[in-house]
Amino acid sequence: MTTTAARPPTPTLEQVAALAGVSRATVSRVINDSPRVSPAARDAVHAAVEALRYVPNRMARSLVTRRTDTIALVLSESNTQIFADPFFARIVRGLSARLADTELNLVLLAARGGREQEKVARYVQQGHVDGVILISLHRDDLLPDLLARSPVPLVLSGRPFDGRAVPYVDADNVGGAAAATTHLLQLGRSRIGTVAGPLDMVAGLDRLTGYRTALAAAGTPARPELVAEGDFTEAGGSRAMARLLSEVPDLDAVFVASDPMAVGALRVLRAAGRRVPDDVAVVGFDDAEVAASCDPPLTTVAQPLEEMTGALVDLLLEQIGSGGSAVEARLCGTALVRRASA
Amino acid sequence: MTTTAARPPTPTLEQVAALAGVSRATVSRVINDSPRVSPAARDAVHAAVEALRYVPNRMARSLVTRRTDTIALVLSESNTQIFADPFFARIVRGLSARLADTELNLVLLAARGGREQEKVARYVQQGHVDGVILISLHRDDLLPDLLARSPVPLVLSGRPFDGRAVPYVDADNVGGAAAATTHLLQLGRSRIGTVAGPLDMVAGLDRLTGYRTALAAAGTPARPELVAEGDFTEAGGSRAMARLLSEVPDLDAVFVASDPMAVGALRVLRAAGRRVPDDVAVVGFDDAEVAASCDPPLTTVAQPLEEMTGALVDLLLEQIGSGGSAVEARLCGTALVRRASA
DNA sequence: TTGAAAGCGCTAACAC
DNA sequence: GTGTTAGCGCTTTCAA
Repeated sequence: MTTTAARPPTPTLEQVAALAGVSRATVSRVINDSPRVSPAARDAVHAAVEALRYVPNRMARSLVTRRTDTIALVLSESNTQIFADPFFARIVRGLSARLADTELNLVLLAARGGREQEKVARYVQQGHVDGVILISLHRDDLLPDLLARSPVPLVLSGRPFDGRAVPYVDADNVGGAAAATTHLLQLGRSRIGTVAGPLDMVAGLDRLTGYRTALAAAGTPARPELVAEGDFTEAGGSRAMARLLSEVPDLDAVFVASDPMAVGALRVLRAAGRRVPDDVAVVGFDDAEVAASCDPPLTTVAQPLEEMTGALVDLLLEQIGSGGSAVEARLCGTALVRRASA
Repeated sequence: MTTTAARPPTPTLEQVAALAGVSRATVSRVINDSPRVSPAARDAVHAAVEALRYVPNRMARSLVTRRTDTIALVLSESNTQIFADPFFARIVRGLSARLADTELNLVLLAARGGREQEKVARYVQQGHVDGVILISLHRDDLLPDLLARSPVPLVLSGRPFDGRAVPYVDADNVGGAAAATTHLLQLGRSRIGTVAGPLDMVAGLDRLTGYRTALAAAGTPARPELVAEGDFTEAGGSRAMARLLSEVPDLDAVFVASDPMAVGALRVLRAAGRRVPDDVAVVGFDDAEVAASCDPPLTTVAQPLEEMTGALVDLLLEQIGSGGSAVEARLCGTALVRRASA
């Protein structure tokens, strides 16, 4: 069964105009909701559009408007699978929700290796999108430079490593981590370790800084063996927690720099026969949903993700709109969420 | 600091031509690697391109070629987070790898609710992409219909529920599940349960069918209480396994219809004091990486994912190329992978 | 309020 | 080999 049916030709503005008995210009005005159209013409055009199942050709439109009404979320997953991170899923949901009532479309661009990153950069440079949101940046990531070459507006989720002038949105990771650690101090704990995030990411670094800051403020600076680096994943959290336990057997509290890591850490603690939170108090960071699924639920530092994704879009739209704008940064607060033990 | 710098105008073919001292047509030929260009002209053009940092305008090109050189992977995650599924990450990796040496770009389109699905359908219909790959389909999914309205080629990962004439690629889920179950039978197990996949997905249904087929062939039809439905996630696997254990305490083997679910199931089994595989033998399905990370490593039914993603792309390209082609389906085999216990 | 006409940047015949 | 020309389908002045 070889169906070599030529694809049916898509109707054009021209044909709609002909059917409606008006000019192309008028059809265009109707399509674009121009107020300067008579009701009669409007109805005729709408009817013709329905009849022909007309859909505007985006390429033709973009060629003249120089807009694509599309923004890209670029996933620079030079590391492992960012997909698995619930934080990522929430970002996507948040962005989609924010864009739901707009004309803007969202596309995700995955860039793992160097070649893919260049391909993505080319895609952006060729004008497929009006703006780019870049997340999950690592220190040696090439994407910011690759993307900066093109005139397409760019915003980062997370402060850039170098102090480069790029708009970004970040959570108060230092403050959040300090709050978490202070909470543990107030519980009366004294041997407080941390399962840190990856130290080639600002979020990882900042949370470690917050942890250290709080300890230092309490007059009990962190000992090196109290810090175990993880990679924000559940498995990484398990590994780091195991290392921490073996090096500091009398650990009585731990600040875990992400919630997936906290889940892994908790598993290890329990397998080791430690009671949580009686023997070892745990505070997670990031994703309230993950932490809430623990039993007993974890005390957590939550990020205002809605606020962050909203700010990301706002920042980007600002730039797209004005065709250049003041470089801006938004720091979003964090909140310590204590949950009653089940 | 308000930088209202107007964005620098992008250079056009025209300007390249002027600088290189040739016509637009010649520049176009060089850009598109036409053989009919003299070396001299080619060099001059390349030099001008470099000098001007010229990048072709995709919209203009697409308008005339009627190609965008972009295909979309549409994620119909009406359910929970498909992102978390390692299977999904592998699909993306596989597709990206397959497209690495081509001019084709890959974009991911996330469509959760009905509104987002319509937005995605509109995006496709407007001509942003040359073809669509649709994965993770549920029975009541509207996307196949929404996308079928547009003339854009579509291929499915997984057989469609209705027998509709859409090209698709599927693994031999029935055969794989049967092989898994037969393996357990050959181990001498007799009370073999299954943590099934979601029954509103063909993969879930087919794997359950394979399980039943194998049991029936052995003359020991499956009892209803031996089947617990999961949702392909780790947490779902845990829940289903717990249910299975409580209803069938003397269970001596279980076929788990996905590897993430197997990880969850394993956890429950061990927590319940069952030794694996001595007391309860487990076979997973899907993602060898996940299963290999277990200890001892799981016996697994593996899908030839490279083959599947390759076939998806091939099928799509075929359709794009000819502008209509025979509807085709590719069934990819599965393989039972036995791993030596650690 | 509407239409005519120009043109966005590019490719693709078609001549030369 | 190379240039000329004619559009691709749309938006947008500019007149009417």
